[in-house]
Amino acid sequence: MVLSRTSQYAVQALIYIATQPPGEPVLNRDIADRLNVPSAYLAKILQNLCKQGLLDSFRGRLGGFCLREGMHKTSLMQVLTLTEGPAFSKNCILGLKECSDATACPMHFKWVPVKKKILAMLEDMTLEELAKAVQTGKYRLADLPTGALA
Amino acid sequence: MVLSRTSQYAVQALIYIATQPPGEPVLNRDIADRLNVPSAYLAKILQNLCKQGLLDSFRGRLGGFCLREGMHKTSLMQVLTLTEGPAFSKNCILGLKECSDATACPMHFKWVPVKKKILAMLEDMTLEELAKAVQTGKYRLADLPTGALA
DNA sequence: ACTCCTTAGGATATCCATGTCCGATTATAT
DNA sequence: ATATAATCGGACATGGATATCCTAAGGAGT
Repeated sequence: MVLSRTSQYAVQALIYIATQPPGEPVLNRDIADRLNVPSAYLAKILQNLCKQGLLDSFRGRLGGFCLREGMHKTSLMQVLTLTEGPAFSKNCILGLKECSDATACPMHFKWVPVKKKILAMLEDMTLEELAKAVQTGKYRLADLPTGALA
Repeated sequence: MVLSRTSQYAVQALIYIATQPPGEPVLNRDIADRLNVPSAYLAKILQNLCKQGLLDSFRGRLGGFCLREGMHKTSLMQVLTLTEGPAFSKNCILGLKECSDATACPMHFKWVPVKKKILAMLEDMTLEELAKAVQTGKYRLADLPTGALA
């Protein structure tokens, strides 16, 4: 419901990176281990986030990924627009190509206000905030299976 | 966002059937034409809805599909529970297997109230209502491409 | 220079939702 | 009985998201 696996991985990874000391690159492998996610696949996702300007990457020793300057304030909406594509917030719930106030599907006027709530929530949450929440230890970024301790 | 193609087809088809005179079977081919949807695939979906008890089917001449007695009052939530599976309303937005008030992901407490709105909306809308809305002519059940007139 | 460690990126594999095809089955009309 | 018209159900095809593999390129330490 709502998010692709790719987006879920991306958000988890970005939050995790945001919890780490800024400027110190984080290894793809470490993120993958921590989130219990396939590392080769995660690498693709992180590389994409680099191209999109959210992350910086460094090769070689002491390499890794870190949030680009100023990107701690990035909202989830911005992230998802990158990972799900720009049409993310515009789709009709019934899948109609044309569905607006003028040409509405039968669910349109009930769906629009609900969608607004979803988008508002996504606009509201920033990586920084979410990272802080995780740092309190009250919230969990991934399932336990592997190593439960950080 | 939110619904699979299968669910979209199912909902569209059910609404369309609900707009037709009750007791008179509707042809799969007619529905597919009207909704501009692949008919062989739609047939599978309708057959499934039969097994699930929402529709009745009749073979041979004068055959087709019609809403089972009393199913006009079915909510979208009920439909989607059938087409998306029972976990539809229970998934964590970040994809965690375990995510509850007790073991929450960092989005959990912001997401839950929004999800409640979505589910409430889906519980609220019935096939009957949606069908009536379509019958006013103010709403559109499918894109135009094929035959615009009903 | 050399080695080691990391990301970059292309090629390939797998999985699943979606979509197609065809023959079997069932019901009606003549 | 036969022809016709529709669903039923299994097998198969396709495409895109997900996942893996391998080599190249780049940076740090010795």
